[in-house]
Amino acid sequence: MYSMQPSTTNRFSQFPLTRLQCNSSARRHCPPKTHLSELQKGLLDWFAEHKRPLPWRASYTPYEVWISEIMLQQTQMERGVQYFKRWMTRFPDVRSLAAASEDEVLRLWEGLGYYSRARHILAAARHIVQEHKGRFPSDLAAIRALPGVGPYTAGAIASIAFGKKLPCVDANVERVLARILNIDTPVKQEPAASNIRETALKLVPEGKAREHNQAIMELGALVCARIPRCDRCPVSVYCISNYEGLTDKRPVPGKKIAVKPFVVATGVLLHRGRIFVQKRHIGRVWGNLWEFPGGKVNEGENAKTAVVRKFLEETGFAVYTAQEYGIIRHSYTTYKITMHCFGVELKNPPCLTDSLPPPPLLTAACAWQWADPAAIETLPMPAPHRKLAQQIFATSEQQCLN
DNA sequence: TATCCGTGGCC
DNA sequence: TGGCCAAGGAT
Repeated sequence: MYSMQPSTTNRFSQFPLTRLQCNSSARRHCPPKTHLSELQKGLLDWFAEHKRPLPWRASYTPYEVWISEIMLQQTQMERGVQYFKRWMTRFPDVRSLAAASEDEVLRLWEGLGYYSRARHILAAARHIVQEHKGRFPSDLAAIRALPGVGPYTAGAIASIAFGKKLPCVDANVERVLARILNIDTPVKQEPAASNIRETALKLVPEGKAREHNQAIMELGALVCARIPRCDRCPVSVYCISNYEGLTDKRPVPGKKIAVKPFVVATGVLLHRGRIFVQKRHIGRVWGNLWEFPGGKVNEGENAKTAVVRKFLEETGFAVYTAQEYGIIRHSYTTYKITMHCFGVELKNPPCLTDSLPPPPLLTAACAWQWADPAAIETLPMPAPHRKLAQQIFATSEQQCLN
């Protein structure tokens, strides 16, 4: 007789296990089978038949596996594939990447978010060229030591590119195992995290790490998704939460983080056909990306007043607002911003008609330039600033502001 | 351990 | 529209 046990210490954590007898008179309520090898085979057979033809699955070169894994962090597959193809056209190998400028790498990454991933990729490529003679390391410790490579990605590269018998636990695996094991506590916290990590390790079959790790992640993406499709699942007979009718309650969600709304004002300073842009400090949001100056609108402050104030604070330029470009709304992580956009001009432009203003006194940036619209196209910018730039170019073409 | 770090698609 | 989320890492 099947009996429920505390999920974090259930018998699945004691692989290998013995099969339980199925009550044929109540097939739909058949208790989960527990043969490890059958679960593994079910995953592998399903993957062989249903895996998606992703670009890096053609040859599984370490470089391609690495780039794909970093790109797919917190990114949807279809989007990741598009960026991956474009990336490989421009940077087909580690050496071409290592030789690139950070601006170009970030520009290629623009729109994917979490820009430290791109900065880390470039740093890692240069490290591989210098310390590993351009050859991607196969040793787990060496892989893990690369910037931007954490526990998941190290296991993924070592197993998928090099076939090493290691687990990789991502959000898909957490979800799949939370359901199979019927874990009733948040998966990212203890004791569930250890249970999942240990189970994932026991699940990896000898000599099949590459296929198995992708199989369980693919299952999480295609079948055991947020809304599970248990009728299509090759391993539903091993799934305790399916048996208990609790698949929609697993995994147990973690703590919700409140979204903080705030209002910012941004100014596009135009002077003789050139636009002032500055490069954001690293370590904060949008690190090393180029932006138009601006910032938070204070409580009770007018956006127009705020943009003038922020320009003086961030650049030392005294400006006035010449145009209103409207509002751009944008959300990121836990923030929701309302960006009031202005065209601004210098209060005291230089007397000589062909000269640029004196250098700015930067307080919120590490670099600056007066860029023409074509140059702005080549600079990596945060999504809302790119939106604003495109909006202005459309306007400037109509009004011949140059 | 908790928080920060982006973005666009989906329902 | 708004909440949720999609192959995590660094601090």
